[in-house]
Amino acid sequence: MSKTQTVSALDAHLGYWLRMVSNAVSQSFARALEGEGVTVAEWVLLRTLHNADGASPSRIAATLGMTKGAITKLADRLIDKGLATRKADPADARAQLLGLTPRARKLVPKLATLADANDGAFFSGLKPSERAALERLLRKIVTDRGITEIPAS
Amino acid sequence: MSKTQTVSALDAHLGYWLRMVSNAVSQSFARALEGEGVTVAEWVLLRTLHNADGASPSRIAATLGMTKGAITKLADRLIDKGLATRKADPADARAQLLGLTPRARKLVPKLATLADANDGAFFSGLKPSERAALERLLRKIVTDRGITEIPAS
DNA sequence: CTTATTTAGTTGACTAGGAAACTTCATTCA
DNA sequence: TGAATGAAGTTTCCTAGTCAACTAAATAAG
Repeated sequence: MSKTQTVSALDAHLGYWLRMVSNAVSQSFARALEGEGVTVAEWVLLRTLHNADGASPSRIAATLGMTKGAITKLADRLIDKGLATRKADPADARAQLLGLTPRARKLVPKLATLADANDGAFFSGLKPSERAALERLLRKIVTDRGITEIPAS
Repeated sequence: MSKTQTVSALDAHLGYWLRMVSNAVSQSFARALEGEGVTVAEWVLLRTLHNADGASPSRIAATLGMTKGAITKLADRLIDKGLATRKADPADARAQLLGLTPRARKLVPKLATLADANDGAFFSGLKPSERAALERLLRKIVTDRGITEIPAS
């Protein structure tokens, strides 16, 4: 009776399967966005600003679970691409207000369509009931674990 | 009857929820590994070599879905930490054989325990049947979409 | 055989993010 | 009201990847 050497396999963990699928979805979406010259993180910021025009970098940083430094740079890139604007907050000389350019306002719906298509294609093998079950389980975990950070990447 | 402007929300996509949970699991696991001075990618390589001692960098690169350059550097880091070895393949002067040091052989089971604990804690809110359902759905997607890359990060 | 092509691996330039130092402005409080 | 504290952003340095150029060795083709 020797002690069995049990070193659990990588795929013995739910986290493994989650990462595997999640990475594949993101990669696929990244490829889809490539044609529009936008990254996934940029899409997330664009979509966030679409509903929260004039949000401050630090607010964005908090909601996306990124550092302020990362938001500075992400915003820089969007500004360089002519998709975002940064202006001083008249109410607080330290603060900045991030916004979308008209071009970005036109682009976001198009990107949303790509997101819909990517998601649809990726989970097309699941029956509607299975998709619903998957979403329910994921939402349950988010609630249980108190996850709040919107994943930007 | 104006055309409704429908720009789907970020959280309207299953990919969003997957990324949200997956990122949280990985972050939590990264924190757990920190104490052992190992990153998630390093753990994946260590665990892979544990079952595939003497694998070549390019084989590893293919299975982990990373570039050869990344594996070179990842292996360098493990070698620096005294956890991996690299030696010439006697059968092919171009090739290298990656392996684990004795210290790594001792460490891997410990890291596997951390992985088990992290996974267990993270999904403790789900009933066994729910966990099984989640795993089944994820595996189904992997099969359907022909996903093969083991996620290293 | 010897030349061309392919394969293995490393290296260097670049990208995207985190951590922490730093600057500027706002707020608190004695 | 003036000094201490705190908050907003930017910047710098570091890490960990990708991509593409490169070297060396193996294989294929004539």
